Amino acid sequence: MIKPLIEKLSHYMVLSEEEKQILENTTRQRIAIEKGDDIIMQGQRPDYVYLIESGWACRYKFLEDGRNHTMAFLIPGDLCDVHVTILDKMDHSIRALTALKLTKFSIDEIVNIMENYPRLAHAFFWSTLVDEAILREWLVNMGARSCELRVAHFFCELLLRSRMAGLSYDGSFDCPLTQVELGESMGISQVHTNRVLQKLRQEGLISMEGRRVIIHDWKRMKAFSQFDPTYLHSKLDAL
Amino acid sequence: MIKPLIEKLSHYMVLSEEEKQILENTTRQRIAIEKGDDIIMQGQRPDYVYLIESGWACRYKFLEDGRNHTMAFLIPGDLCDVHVTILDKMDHSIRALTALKLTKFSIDEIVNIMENYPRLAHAFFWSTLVDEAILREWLVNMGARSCELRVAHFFCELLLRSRMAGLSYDGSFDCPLTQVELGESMGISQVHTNRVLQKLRQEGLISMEGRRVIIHDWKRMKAFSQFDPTYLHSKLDAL
DNA sequence: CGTGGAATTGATTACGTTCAATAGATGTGG
DNA sequence: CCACATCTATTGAACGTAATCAATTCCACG
Repeated sequence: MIKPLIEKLSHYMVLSEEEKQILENTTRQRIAIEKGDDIIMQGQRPDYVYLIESGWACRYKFLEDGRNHTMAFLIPGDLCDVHVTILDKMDHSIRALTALKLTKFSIDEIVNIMENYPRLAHAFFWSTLVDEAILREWLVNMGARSCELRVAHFFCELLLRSRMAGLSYDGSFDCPLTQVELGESMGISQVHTNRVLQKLRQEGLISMEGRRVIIHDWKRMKAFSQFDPTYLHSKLDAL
Repeated sequence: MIKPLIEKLSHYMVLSEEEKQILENTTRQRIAIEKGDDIIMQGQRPDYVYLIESGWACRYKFLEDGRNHTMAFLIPGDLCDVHVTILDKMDHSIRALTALKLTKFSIDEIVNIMENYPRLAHAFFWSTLVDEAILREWLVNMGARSCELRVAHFFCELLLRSRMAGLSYDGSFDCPLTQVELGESMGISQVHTNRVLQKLRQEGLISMEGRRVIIHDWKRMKAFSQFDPTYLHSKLDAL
């Protein structure tokens, strides 16, 4: 089941049936990770390319004072560490935020795809460039926007990313984060995260039902959070 | 003069004389950009791969309310937009912070290097991965560290990057940024940037002579700013 | 010299943190 | 199926960091 990946890549290029088959049929290992476990740790040598099939993970670093900071969330369809052959040491860790189903591609499998299917190689490269663009946008988000806009902006991004991966077809998406986890990525305290969410609900911008975040009025939400989807480099602009 | 690039790449792999010659001899266009001019703008299609030969540039986005936010500084030896063939639209702009000397590589020239010199291709890829690692570290810096640590951390990074590019051999480096520009990258106001710099000077951590930032005690500075150079993926750890 | 950009200082305000406590939800074992 | 434990969400109050507003000084350059 690598449908989310195929869905995602199709926002960059239309994949042929053959190319889809390559992705589906590459011999590969599927593993399950328990909630809270690390997939790979800071300092380790990366060994495989991982694809998230279901569940959420995060890239994070731990700080000297014991706190963590999250730099990225990985959702179904996201790849990590396509550069496996280049860097010898992880500069951050990746942890399962929920129970996770992963596909492990060995280096050989990846190299095989990269060398024999240039279009797929391009599509993979596109996906890493989008990851980088997301990092830049997060930096702007952290540096220049108030907490409320920041969290709202984050929700806009995650709605679009969920839709790109074929995980959502309306104005809502599955968000398994606790308020602590959300705060650790937005650079705000747990208490303030709670208050920001309350504000966004009061403003009528979002509501939350269990793990689901619902965005009521995409246009208003976009305007409110100064969200410009260009950086996701997709044709999709939701709703 | 693409020495800074060669110096930088040599922190990843030892380049052969032949490989150095390839870099030196690739036909290429050299241009000068005036301080304050944009190299490429948000929304434009990237056309060339640029290499900074001298001077500083920055990646930035402008926000709706008129402010800017800087997401990266480019110093001699840094490449921009190696992915020129993949994305069709810049999601940010790049501006010359000082007068700039640039090398422009055409797509053909880059593709030629990438296809015929796999070791150089690897080295280029390494450099983009380091750029990405820097973005992640900046995110942690913004999200989790106080302004003083943040600025100090930034100076640590720039000392190491300057040394990697062969631009510094002691504890100081050339930093042409105004306090406004520094603030725009650190997510702090101009006034506060000034106060933070004063504090760092009072603490005896740094001093500033014209455009030069001097770090007096590397160990102390590293400890103070919680600087862990792993993310630069170099063997170098200064001084 | 004089002019404009850059740095510096002071005073006030506001956003977000921290500490502390409570309430709600979820889960586990007896 | 209840009781206890634990994790998550929520609220209140006091504090602190950094923003903003408003001048003033410094400095490089023509």
